[in-house]
Amino acid sequence: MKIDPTKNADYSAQIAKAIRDAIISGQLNVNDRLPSEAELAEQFEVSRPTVREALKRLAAQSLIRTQRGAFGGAFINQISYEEAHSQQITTSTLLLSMNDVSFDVACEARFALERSCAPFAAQRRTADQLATMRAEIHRQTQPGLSDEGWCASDVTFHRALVESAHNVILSYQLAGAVEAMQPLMNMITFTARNREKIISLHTDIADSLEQRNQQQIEHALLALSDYTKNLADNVFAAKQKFKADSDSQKSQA
Amino acid sequence: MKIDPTKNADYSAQIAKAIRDAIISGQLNVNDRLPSEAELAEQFEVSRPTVREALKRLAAQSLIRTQRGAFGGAFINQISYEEAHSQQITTSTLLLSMNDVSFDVACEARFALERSCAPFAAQRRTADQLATMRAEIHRQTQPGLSDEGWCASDVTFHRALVESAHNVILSYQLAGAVEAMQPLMNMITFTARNREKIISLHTDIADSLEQRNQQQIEHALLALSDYTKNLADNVFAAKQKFKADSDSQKSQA
DNA sequence: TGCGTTTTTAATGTCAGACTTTTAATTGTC
DNA sequence: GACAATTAAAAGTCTGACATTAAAAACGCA
Repeated sequence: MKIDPTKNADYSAQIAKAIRDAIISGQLNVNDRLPSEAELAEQFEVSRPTVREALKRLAAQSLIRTQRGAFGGAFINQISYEEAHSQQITTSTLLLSMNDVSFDVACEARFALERSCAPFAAQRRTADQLATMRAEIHRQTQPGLSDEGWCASDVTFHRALVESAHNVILSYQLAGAVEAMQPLMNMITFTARNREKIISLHTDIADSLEQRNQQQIEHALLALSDYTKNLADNVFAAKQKFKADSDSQKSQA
Repeated sequence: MKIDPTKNADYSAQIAKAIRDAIISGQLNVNDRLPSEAELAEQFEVSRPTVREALKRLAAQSLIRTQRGAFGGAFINQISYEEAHSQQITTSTLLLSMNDVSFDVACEARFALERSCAPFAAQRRTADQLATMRAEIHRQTQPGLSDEGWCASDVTFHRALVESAHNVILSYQLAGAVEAMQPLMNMITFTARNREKIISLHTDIADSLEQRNQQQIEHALLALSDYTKNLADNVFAAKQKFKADSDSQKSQA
């Protein structure tokens, strides 16, 4: 924890790594207070700004929280599901948007992950969660529902499905995956006819869940995945065609 | 992007947020160069150290990379699967270790997620991936294998299974989940008799994969999950008993 | 004695300015 | 034209100072 050889990396990165390792390995426990910035600077034999840069790196990962004033300082932060969740979403969202993942692959993954909840959801779903899903289905049938409203309702519906598995780890992992893919999903505008089909699949899911029929849930999710993929293919084909048309028009002019 | 009102938060956090939002919203693209630290300081009307702290926050999330020297600076980083993956693992690992998640819940989630790969793995597995799994099974049968060696081999085996689904998103999500749970799994020492049973289940998985039998893969994974949970219960019960015994001994003395 | 107010103090947050190191582009030389 | 020296721009670091916060200690009054 004190070592800091003059190797080829920024001091601040090295210090951050040293502290991070100490946290992960359990040498530092939740709510432990780190030495003050001045003391750390002395320990690592660097200046205070350098220590501060290291601490900011850790703060960015929610590994520490800082408090001002006397007896303040940097404390090991107990990371909450919410924080972990939001971090996962930013990371995953950027990963998807920067590496042009094909929609098919993302869609397949999204529904595959969701399907993994099916057995537990069938077993453990509560009346409350079922009611939430029914309510969202009803909202989705409203003709005046905007695209944004539709997407939000869709997310709520699927979240209720995931939550009904009653497994915090699954909820955390899946909510992250689903939300990260939402920007991709939003690229597909759902027309009235599309909505009708999706609502019928949602109803299938809710019915199967009510009857605690695991296989039927999985089947409906698979159908939803296939249908969404298909829709996307059509949307992209249409875009391609539009682009080709306008290109040829341009070359004619 | 220029606004920075004197609200109740650190400047460096505000600046980091502003830049992060600009990246996520697509105003800044991959490999774009940010203004130099001095220019940013001027733009945001803060000092250079403050800007630097903001940049370090972004660097900690792999959102930017910096380069020294003339024509250097901070560049928007194209986040790779590897980086995203390792970030996810630190987050998930800390989440699990700091929130005393029960082993049962973690184990259930781990195998449920893995099971979601089954249909695609059965369809798309290559001879190569099957060979990797067979090789690891063979390694696991060696009597001299250490506990660490066993765990490493187990991870390799399951990773090959996940990879055989040929879906980068699934691989990314699952590798993260599996690795994050490894510390928990390591708390269970596998005796020779336990190994035998696990090896037989691994063989089941490999056989089913060879025959492209999806349901059998899922069945074997479920069995593996149940068996692991059972083992853990016994281990924890034994620990509890040991603790109770030594406590009563103490009170007698 | 007990409670509310003020002062002290130890920390983070911020700033200004200087110096060091790195690295690429430019210029100069053979 | 190829190689070497120079230059300049940028991050990385340091020093020392001041501002702001918030908890603890000291104080004062009933």
